[in-house]
Amino acid sequence: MRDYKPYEIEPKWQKVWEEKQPFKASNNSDKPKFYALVEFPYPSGEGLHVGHPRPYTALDIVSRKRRLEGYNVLFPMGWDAFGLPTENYAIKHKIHPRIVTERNVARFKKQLQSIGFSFDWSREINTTDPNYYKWTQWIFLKLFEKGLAYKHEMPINWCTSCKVGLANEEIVNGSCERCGGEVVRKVKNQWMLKITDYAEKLIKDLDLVDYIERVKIQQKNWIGKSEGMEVDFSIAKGDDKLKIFTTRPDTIFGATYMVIAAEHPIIDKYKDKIENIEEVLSYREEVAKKSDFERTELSKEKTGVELNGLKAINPATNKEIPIWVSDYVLITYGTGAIMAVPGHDQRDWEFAKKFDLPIIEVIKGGNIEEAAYTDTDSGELVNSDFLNGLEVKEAIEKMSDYLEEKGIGTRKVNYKLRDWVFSRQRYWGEPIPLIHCDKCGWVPVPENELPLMLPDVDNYEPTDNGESPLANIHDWVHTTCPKCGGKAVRETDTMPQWAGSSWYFLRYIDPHNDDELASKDALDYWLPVDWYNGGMEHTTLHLLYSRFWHKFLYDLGIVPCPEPYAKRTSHGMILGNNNEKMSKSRGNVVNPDDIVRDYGADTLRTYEMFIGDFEKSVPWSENGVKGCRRFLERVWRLQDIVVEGNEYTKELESTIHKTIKKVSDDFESLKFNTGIAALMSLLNDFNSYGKITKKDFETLLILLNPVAPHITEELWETVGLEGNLFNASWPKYDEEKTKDQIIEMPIQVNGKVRGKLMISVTDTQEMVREKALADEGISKFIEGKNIVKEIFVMGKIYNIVVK
RNA sequence: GCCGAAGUGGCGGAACUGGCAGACGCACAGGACUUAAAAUCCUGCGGCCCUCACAGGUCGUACCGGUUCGAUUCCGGUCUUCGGCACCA
Repeated sequence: MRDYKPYEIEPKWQKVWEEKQPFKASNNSDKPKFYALVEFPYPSGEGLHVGHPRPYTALDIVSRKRRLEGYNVLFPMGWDAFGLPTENYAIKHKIHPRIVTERNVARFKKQLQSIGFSFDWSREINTTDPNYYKWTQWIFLKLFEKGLAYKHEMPINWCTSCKVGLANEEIVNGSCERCGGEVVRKVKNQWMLKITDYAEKLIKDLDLVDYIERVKIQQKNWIGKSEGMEVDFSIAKGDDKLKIFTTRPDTIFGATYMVIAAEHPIIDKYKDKIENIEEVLSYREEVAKKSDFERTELSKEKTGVELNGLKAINPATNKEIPIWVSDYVLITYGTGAIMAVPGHDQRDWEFAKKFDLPIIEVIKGGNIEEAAYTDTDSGELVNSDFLNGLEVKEAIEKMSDYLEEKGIGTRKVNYKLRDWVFSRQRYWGEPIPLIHCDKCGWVPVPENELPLMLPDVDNYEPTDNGESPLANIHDWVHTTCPKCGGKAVRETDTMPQWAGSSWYFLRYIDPHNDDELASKDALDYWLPVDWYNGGMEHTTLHLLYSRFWHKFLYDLGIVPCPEPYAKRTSHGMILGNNNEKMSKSRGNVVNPDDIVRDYGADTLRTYEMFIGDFEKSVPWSENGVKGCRRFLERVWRLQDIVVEGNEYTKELESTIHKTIKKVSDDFESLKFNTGIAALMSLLNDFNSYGKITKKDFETLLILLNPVAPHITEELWETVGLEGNLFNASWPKYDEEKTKDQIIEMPIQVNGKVRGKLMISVTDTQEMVREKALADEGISKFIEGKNIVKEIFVMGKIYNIVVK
């Protein structure tokens, strides 16, 4: 027997796969289709770390299994290559981001190929390729055409010393990551996408898909649907109304003051009437420095300023109530103003306590001296005029009707979901294909001029006033209006990285199409994606954004189904051996190249899958790697005990059928660790038995093949099995043969196991009782006591309760 | 803070739908082979008590409490850790 040398056999089989192309998907096939998708990586400068191969191996296993089961499988890979780190690297080292990207992609690809994934490389895509982003721009123009893209004032993070817009990630403790300067929020006119138009469908259609439950819940909570009322509160001695949103119109009699967001336009409108306007404006400035996240933190001390000289009128009581400004009310949610009901909202309660505002109880049930009473399931209305005596739910209905009749309120569904800020004042992104003409407004770049190429610049830093570096290219910016031919300027903002990743799964289907983003036939054939695996951290942004774009394309009639992904699963992170997130700064990054070199790709793959529960994060351990290498060595040595035979080893037949069942099921349900454990047990059984028939061996090799494809192909050839393993068929099991007839049944006395009996699964309670009472070890716990109860579950357990 | 998830031996983890807690692997210890080491093979491996030993007992699935003949699993509460929080990807 030769030694097991992965560094020889792995490149050998990778070459065979490259030549024979068994993993190439066909757009024209009689076989059933299966589209497996993993999130394409951002090709960072650091290269792959061992976290990347975890989800890739998982779906590689599923894809390889499906091919052996006779499916036409599409399992593609590409590069999500626009992004901030590349741009920052380019700024620092004065190298064009395109060059940096090319270099990183080449490295990533080489690394991925060395691990032996069965990707169809002929469909490789790259979001920074003009032939790709042509279609990203095209989709944007469609959104623009349909009125789903619009310009809006939005705050960005602004470093006052670099004079640059910053990503949240570039802010460390409220200061700029690069220079330590102060970061404030500065309002800019930005392109927005109206994802909120799809909020309802994005919630409802979750019923159509098979996502793990926590992904669905998290998406629903993110969209944050709440039903309530918009109610107008008049400004005393003014013509204006302050519109508020509330889910609790029943508590309106308890509204003792109002709170508006610091950015609320009413402040500017009434600045002459507000006596302490200076104080209010300086509070607004303070607030501008905080993120929404800091502002809504419950634990922090409430802050706020009253608008002196301005009052509102509670439409239920007709009494004047004060108006306050506070940072816990967000301009981005609801109407940017609330009625404060301190008796029945904890935040309002804390605010009222701090500023000594009146607290009125309008629902009985709690103690409003101690805390707000917020229960909506029990409690009776009090101090509320015509609502008195009603239950909360009835009161909500009655008040809503009343407000609508009076014309001061409307029922309204509100979503926490906000429209998508789509502009970036950055270089390394897709140019937004719009031209601004003084006469015609915003005009799309004509479709036949797409892609609008990202022009070369000398300097990738944003400009002094926070515009994208593209703004400095005079020739590019100044153009003519496609509509009227007059002078016009291009939009210089670029798209966020999310743009390219929102539809990439469609491009894999027909990646070289110059006329359409993908052909209709191909889309009809492959969609939806059958199984999409990705990180939990992408649940609320990427996953939601791509569902939104897909739904939009569905409404245009471009894609055939309302949901892009039939099934979504998630993997846990791989941590460093110190149990912390792998990162360069922590110095705990493990490079898969080292593992492939020292142990082989098959060992890496096996360990990544055996390491633990696929859905949980887990620390890396080099010792665990060694254990998996030992397992493969033991598989390798089986070739010495192979004997001729087209049957399973009789003594192990039931075990083999059970293992086929277990492995088949486990690979479908993300339980790769227990699937591999079953294969290890089977191997141990063969070794104890001392020999293995060719048929046994063939089955073992096929079952192990998706996990460790190189060694299994090599052994297939070595023992002279026919053809290549990649053309074999997944084994079937006989359900009858997986069931044991004789089992060991635990016998309990008062719930404690006192003995075990070998019985037939069909034995009745009477038969088992007789055997149990005859067993000395068991009967000694019963002697001298009365049997008061017996629980018998056939084939499972027998429990005798004595007293 | 809000939303989501997790907590089981020295370690990673296993346990169907409420039915034998600790599969499989690692680490460790002892033994075989070897001049020796590595590799390999065999044995043991949650704590405590008891026993020369075989056996046996008892506690134990983050913590406190509940439901049940029986709880890692269900319910209520507490603590800790992790992911996301909208310009990181």
